[in-house]
This record gives sequence, structure tokens and C-alpha cells, in this order.
Amino acid sequence: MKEQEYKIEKIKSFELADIFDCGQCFRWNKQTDRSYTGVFKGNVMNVQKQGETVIFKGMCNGDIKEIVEDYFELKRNYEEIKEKLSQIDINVKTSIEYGKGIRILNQDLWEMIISYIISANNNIPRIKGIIERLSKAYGKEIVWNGEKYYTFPTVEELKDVTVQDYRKLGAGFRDIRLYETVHMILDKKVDLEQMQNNPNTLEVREQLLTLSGVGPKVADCILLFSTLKRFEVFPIDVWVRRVMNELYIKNEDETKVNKKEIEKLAQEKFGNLAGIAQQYLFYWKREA
DNA sequence: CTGCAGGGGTAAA
DNA sequence: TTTACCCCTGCA
Repeated sequence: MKEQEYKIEKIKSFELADIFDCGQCFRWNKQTDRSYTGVFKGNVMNVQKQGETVIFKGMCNGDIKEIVEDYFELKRNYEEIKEKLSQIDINVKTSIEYGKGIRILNQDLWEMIISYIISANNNIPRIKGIIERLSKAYGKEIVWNGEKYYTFPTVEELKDVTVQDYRKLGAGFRDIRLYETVHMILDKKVDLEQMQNNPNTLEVREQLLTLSGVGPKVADCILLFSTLKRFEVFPIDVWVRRVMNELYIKNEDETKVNKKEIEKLAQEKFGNLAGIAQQYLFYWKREA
């Protein structure tokens, strides 16, 4: 672990608020100077933007340039993606103008599984609180600039955690699901490494669905936001249902809109970029 | 101030 | 297809 800094000038498709507040991550917090600080993959990092320059500073367990390029997926050409999606229709185009700086982060698979189980029927401030307390209780401490930070606990670090312990952290009824999923992964009932190497998205999705607390929406979020990086999936929550109904389906009772219908529509319209389109639409509709 | 609905779903009935 | 579930917030 050592303190490092990395700077990128003239960066495109990179806005801090769009990236960190679009609902994909739970451990990045806005600072009083408008920069964001977060903990990921054993690193603590602060990101600030000055004009078209982004400055990354942090306590990193490797070369900061490589860590940043991997986590923010800097090789992915968002200019091209946005160009392509903008041609679909005026709604998508508007949503992209609104969230032009969104990038999907390459987040740890294991962390995403646990985080999105916690997210079920829950709101963001509370989700963040539970994850923070979980990390503080079972993760490793990193001190940086006189502040204490905590890494997300590994599977092994949660080995002896009981259902009651999760309940005490405020996880609520998700306690048993966390416990069961941790043990399914520990016992290799589901093999994350194998999952990471499996190119068949439907197969990986089926495996994720066997985990306790992982239903269709949570599975799709894991597929999209983790290192699995499957951009063809389209997570459907109440907001996505709302925006898809408003823009395209126009059913007077939004709760009656069939999920299958939304999925089909998303596949037809957005194809293998459905997941990214979902992020632009979701962020646009929820913030505006 | 108290009461109550509802939230970025899942699993069991 | 419907319902309960933890806990916090917003609002009557």
C-alpha cells in the first residue's frame, strides 16, 4: 500500500456526479470540496475534476494508473456508445445529454452480490449505511490523511458472522439471505471464478439466481455493474418500469405493465447496449 | 406529536 | 399472482 497520484487531461465522458450518483455504487461519498472519496478493491481513492482534468489520489495496493484504467474502464469508448444510442430516438438522446458523463464501473463481483442483496426493497442512504457498518465491522482498516477507511469484507471475513450479527448491522429481513449466500459461496455451491470466466450470460444469470436474496433485478444489476460486465442485460426496477411505460408503452396503470414486454422492447431498441441505455434513462428520470 | 404509507425486490404461500 | 418482510423518511 502506498500513496499515489494520477492525472488525466482532456478527458471525455467522465463526470463525477454522473458516475457516482447514478445508482451503480454505494461506497463513494461526495466531499465538501465536491470531490468524491471511495473504497474499492482494497484501495482508498479520492477523485476530483478541474475543468477537463481528472486527478486521482489514493492509498493503492498496486499501480494507481492500472487500477484507475481497470476500475473506470477507460478503454471503453463512451463517445461511440453515446453516438450510437443517440440515434435511437429523441428520448434516449435527451437522457444521454443529461447524463453525458456516466461510466459503468468495474466493481468487484463478490461485493456487488452482497451489496445488491442488501439493496432489495431498500433506499440508497440506508443501503450505504448497512454496507459501511458491515465493512467497519469485518473489513480491514486503512488509514489515509488521518481518516480511517474500511475495505469491503472478503467471503472468508464473513465466515463466522451470524444471522443475528447481520440483523444488528441494520440489514433487516435480508439477514438470513446474506448468511445463506455467504455460505453458498464459501461452500462453492456457486463458483465466482468460474462465473467470471463463463461467456454465456444466461448460464451465469441462472447461477446467480440460485443465491439466496438474488432475484431477476438483483441478478441483472450484478451482471451489469460488476466485473462480469454484461451490457445486454436490462435491470427492471420501479423507476425503469416507470420511464419505459411513460416513453413507449403508455399503459394507464403502470403497475400492470408486464416485465416481459419491457424486456422485449429493451432488446429490440437497445440490443447489446441495453444496460447502458438503462443507466442513462434511469438517471435522467430519477434526478429530473 | 402520532400514525401510516411506501420504498431501486425476493421468496413463500 | 399476492403478500409479508426491516427500518427510515415524508407527510397528513
